[in-house]
Amino acid sequence: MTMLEGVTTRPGGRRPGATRTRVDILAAAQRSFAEHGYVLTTIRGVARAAGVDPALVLQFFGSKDGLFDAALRDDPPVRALVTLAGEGDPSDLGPRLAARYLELWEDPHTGPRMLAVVRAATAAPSASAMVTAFMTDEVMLPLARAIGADQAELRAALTGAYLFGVASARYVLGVAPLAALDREAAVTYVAPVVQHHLTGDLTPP
Amino acid sequence: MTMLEGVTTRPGGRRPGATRTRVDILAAAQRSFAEHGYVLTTIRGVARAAGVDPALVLQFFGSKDGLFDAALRDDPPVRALVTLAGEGDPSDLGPRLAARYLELWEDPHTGPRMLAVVRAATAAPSASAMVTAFMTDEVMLPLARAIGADQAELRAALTGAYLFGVASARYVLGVAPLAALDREAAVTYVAPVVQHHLTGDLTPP
DNA sequence: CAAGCATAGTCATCGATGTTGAATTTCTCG
DNA sequence: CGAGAAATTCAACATCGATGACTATGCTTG
Repeated sequence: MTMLEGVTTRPGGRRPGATRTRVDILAAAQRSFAEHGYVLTTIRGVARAAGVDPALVLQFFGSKDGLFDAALRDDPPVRALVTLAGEGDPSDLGPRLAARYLELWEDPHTGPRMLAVVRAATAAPSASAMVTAFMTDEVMLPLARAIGADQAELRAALTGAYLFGVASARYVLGVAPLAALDREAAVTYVAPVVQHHLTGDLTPP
Repeated sequence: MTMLEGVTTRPGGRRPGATRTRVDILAAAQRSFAEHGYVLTTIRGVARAAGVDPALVLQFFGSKDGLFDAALRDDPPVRALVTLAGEGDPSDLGPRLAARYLELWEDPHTGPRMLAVVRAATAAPSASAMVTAFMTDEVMLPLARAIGADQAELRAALTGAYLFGVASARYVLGVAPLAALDREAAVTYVAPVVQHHLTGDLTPP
């Protein structure tokens, strides 16, 4: 309205043209959560990295937990574990699952995201839900069902809990005897227990 | 100095008489950590419960993490798991350890403290150290050594990781198929795997 | 093509948190 | 008794997540 204002950009208001800000925020959030974890990731930091006002992040995602959820919920490589059931005999699903699972943890793309989810599992409700979903509906249960296991829910949860424990010790806590193993050796130790949970007698004499 | 001030207590300064404030703070911290977890426990809240200024808490314990460490580091019932090794045959240590471990989690005194430690394991360095110590030097390794197991470090870490996974799923995340089991049934499923890790062939054909 | 609503965006602000530094009082020990 | 150590409070800082008001653009419908 007035002619006094020079070229100084007017603050508020939508930017003209197409907008990919939401995607930028998500990308920045993924990086930050993967690199610094949930607690050390700050909405302000994500906003800064995306070149955006912090309030916009919350406008889009509702809360810090919502941002985490949007950034890390769907992890295709992890979900793809389910396909292992159809690629071989149930009798050696243990070794194949153990190997692929540990590979995912050590993959430079997927590993940091799994780390972020597990580390946040006790701080962010959405992360807790993701881990639970992994042990049940999303990965382990379909896997157990695909090989026609009895007590599929129980076998799925037990297998998931075991894998979670191993990964926590080896990759999150860095417990020396497990962290020092090379992956091949780790698979050797982990595979039989996975196999037992999936197809073995759950209550031997 | 002046006579104007009435009965109003002078703020700063040490209180006369014996002092048990430190113990009060520790007790309040234990309660709060056990009931609300690490993140939701606030130094100000602990100070309020102990009737003390927040700064005093930090004067005593250095940081929130230091407070957590002082409040929850030594848990005699958990450490007492080690004695199981001497109370029976190594060939049924699996069932005994599994049973006692799950009992501890469901004990109204010890359970909430273990919950606090595990929930904080990814947020508080001291909690992470406690869990690691459980899997190694403090509990599982002495146990493995006491029964003369080969590869004691590895067996200890694997057993600890497994127990950690089961407890996380059943008590922290509340994964339905595991959380719904009564304790007896849970022991039935968990015990064989514990036994395998402690005395079984770690790399069967 | 104009009106109107949804979307994108900023700003100022709130209450809470962990932590620090200075100040004050009491205890303890030579 | 006097000095240093210990206990205690207060005030303040820098951040953090979250909210509400406000503004500017885009999209849809008449």
